[in-house]
Amino acid sequence: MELSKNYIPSATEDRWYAHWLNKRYFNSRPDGRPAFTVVIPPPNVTGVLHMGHTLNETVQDILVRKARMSGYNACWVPGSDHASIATEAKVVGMLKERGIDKNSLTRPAFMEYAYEWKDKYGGIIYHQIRKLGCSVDWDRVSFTMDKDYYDAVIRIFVDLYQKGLIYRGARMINWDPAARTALSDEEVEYREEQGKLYYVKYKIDGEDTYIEVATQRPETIMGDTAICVNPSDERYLGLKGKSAIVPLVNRKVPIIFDTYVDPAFGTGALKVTPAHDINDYNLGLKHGLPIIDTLNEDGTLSAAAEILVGMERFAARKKVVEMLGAEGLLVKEEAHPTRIGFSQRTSAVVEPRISTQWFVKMKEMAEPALKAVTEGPITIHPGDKFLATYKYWLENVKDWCISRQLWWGQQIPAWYSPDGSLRVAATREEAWKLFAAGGGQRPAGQEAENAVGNRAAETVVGTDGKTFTMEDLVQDEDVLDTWFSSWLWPIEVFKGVTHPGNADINYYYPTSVLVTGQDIIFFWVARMIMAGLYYFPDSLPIEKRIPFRDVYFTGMVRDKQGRKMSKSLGNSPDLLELIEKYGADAVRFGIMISSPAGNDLLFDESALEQGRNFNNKLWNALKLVKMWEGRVQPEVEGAADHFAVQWFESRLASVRAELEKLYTDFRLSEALKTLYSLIWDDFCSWYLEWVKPGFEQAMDGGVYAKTVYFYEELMQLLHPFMPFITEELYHLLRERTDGDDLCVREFEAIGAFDAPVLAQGELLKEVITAIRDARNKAQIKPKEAIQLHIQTHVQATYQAIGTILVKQVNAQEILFTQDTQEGALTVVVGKDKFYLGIDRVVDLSSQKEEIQKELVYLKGFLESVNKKLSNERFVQNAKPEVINLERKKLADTEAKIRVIEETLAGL
RNA sequence: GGGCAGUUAGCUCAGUUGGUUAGAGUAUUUCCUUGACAUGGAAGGGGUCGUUGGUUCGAAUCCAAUACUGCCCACCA
Repeated sequence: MELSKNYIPSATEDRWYAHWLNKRYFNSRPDGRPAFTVVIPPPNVTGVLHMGHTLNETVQDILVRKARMSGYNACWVPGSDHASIATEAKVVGMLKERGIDKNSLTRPAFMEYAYEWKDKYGGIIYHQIRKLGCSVDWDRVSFTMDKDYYDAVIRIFVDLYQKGLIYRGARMINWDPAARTALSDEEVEYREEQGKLYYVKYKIDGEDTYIEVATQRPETIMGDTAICVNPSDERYLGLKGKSAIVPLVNRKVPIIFDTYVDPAFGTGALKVTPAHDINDYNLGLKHGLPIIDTLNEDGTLSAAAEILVGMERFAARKKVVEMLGAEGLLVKEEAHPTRIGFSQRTSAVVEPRISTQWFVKMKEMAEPALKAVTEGPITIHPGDKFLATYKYWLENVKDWCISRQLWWGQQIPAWYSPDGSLRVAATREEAWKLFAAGGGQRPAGQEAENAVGNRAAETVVGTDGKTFTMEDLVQDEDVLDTWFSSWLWPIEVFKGVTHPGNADINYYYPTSVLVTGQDIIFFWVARMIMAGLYYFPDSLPIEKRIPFRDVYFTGMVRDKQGRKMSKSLGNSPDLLELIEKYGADAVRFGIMISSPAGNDLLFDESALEQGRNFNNKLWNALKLVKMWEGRVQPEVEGAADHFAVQWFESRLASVRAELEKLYTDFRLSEALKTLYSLIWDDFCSWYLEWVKPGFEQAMDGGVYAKTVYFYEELMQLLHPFMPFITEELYHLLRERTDGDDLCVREFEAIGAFDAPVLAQGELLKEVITAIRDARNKAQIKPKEAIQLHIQTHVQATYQAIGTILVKQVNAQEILFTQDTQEGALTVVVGKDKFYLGIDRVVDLSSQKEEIQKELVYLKGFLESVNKKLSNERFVQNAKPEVINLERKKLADTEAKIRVIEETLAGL
């Protein structure tokens, strides 16, 4: 077969992926082998994979493929997340483009559009995962809104409610006026912005004096219900018991005193608006202040504002400033940097707002989740870089607001009767039974179960004395936070909630390792741990309840300038285009090569180029080996006696041991570097050159077989990182029987290596390099053969490597000499001297200079060693092996200096 | 404001319990194309390890201070 000049990825990648799928290599069923389980962090169903995902998926695939080739039953579960608010925002946007207002639709009609959107765009990420070569089990695709998954989420909600861990309450929450929904604290992103501080005068009631306050939000003035100053602030002591008049609306509000106020900030007086600021809200609670909510859900001013009703909040701010100015109440405005909260999903400025929401109590769930990481059995990689963050969050955790005023998501299973009371149950029927059974408004778990068993009544009399039927029950309009479904991911992808104790959950749970971005440590990682520990009974050992044993945090992918990759900056490259341009293996290589765990990665296309070049190198190495195939002669020399074979065999064994360690420590980028250098330098640059037969000469059969074996082993080691090309080359190398695919080939046991042989190989490399360097500098053309005389005390060293040496430096033959050859081109390596003979005069002056430089270096080195050894305290305190090492250094350096001085004298 | 990381060659990064005068890749320089590969080969130059002080016989490595960068948390109007 004719092999093309360069490797062409597009021609092979799809073919091999189809083959692997066809062979069902990625499909897993429980069996007698140990399981290696990974669940994919489900990407948003509407999104595309960005470089961050690419990094995560690549890391997971490397670990999964490595496990699969190491005797584990590897199972990688793919899937996607419905991402309630992000997706809903996109669907609303799509409807808008079609001229449809979401509010004009019924809920079921909207859901139809949403599913249409999901079906259309949801496939993109799966396509990308395929193109990247990910070995996921496609029979196990999960989606957080699948029927079973939905049920699981509802069950957990009901269960937590019955245990008293979920409650409904009025709280100040983060409100997204664009999406018109509550947000959790974690969904708010703060950014530093240049704001303004307005100084406003409030008239003191019944006096002709004013008190001045500073505010960033003059549009909330209409909601003021107090002015607050620090009780120790002497400027305001006279105001005790007095009131102020709120400008524009002329409402009388008390002046209160609280140490919360910082006298040094602004004027030392604070306007208190309990409805629109979390601190003011807390002050209001403490001092019993009324709450005047002056904003509507969409961020416009409400009727309670009295003025500017219906105006958008930022327009209103301008207007209020104008009006204050007109009334002479605006003293000044000054620039003031401030941090403003934005909705992570819609980028709208978040509004603190009081509303009734559902919450999960976090304190008691946090405790075991903290212990599972600080005291084991969960290990976070790298090291404990993130342990402190994790710990801090869990120790200071606040209740989790889980209701969202959206339609796309799991609808909260709470049912309201016309009198306003509610029951929590998975279905309307069950809720009705609870109503029919009577009892308290919030039945405890035991009562609820008994009630369900009762025969349902036709009608129930409400607390208001009116009767109602099951049909009158109204379900809560809100849906649950996306993370309230994601936190069940490692359990419910194996149907652990909907079909407890099934074979899959028993076999695959807990998963082996979670690979994810550090940015979702609270959103997701911590909560999955809580869910696992909550869901599985305490009677099980903790090792069985945690969702994963290891957590591997990947860093954030940034662009070359160090900026975060984002759609708005347009600096996130398209994955499919990159694969098109460089090939999937090269993309995987490029993203892995400089990506130590937990460190940010500066994405640079030149790394992908390096990956593509590596592909090409592998391809051409194969071509070389294949060229020899036709010239193979029966084994003459005996491969085992060939130094190159001995050396590479040992090299391979030692690197394999290194790689094992690197995998265990999750140092994947190091592992790839090690492999890259093993293949490019040791195998291609040295080994292949050493065994290469002369032009049109025969290839020794034994050496050839060994070379093919080495090549095969290298492909196998590299396969987890670069699956496509390695599989392709494995098959091009020689005919394979059906099912003999690299993808499922098990690694053989790691052999021992021969340290002296390795050292000799290093010496050989060093001598070759030194002689080539001398040839270069003396401008001896590569084709000019030299006479090579070696002056050494240990001739045996060069017996084994002589043949290789002669060929690699283009010498006619190798000759040993006892005498110093004066005036010859001389190379010194260690204590040995090499004389390069050539049939013409060479200028030795530059060589002399070189050697002189070397001498200066060695003398400096000798001095530093001497200094150490003549230091009494060093000799007293240092470990014996260190001292011995220094003594050896001293002797070696002295010997080298002698040789060099001799050489110089001879020149 | 609090906490956590990082600072090593032009650039991106290794450097695992302190012990050869600091290593890769990339970029760069010189030379080399009918013989696997120019997406290549051979060879070279390039760093007082952010700064200052301390511990030690010995510090890129440990400690303290400091500067800069990044991240997380808290959210003073």
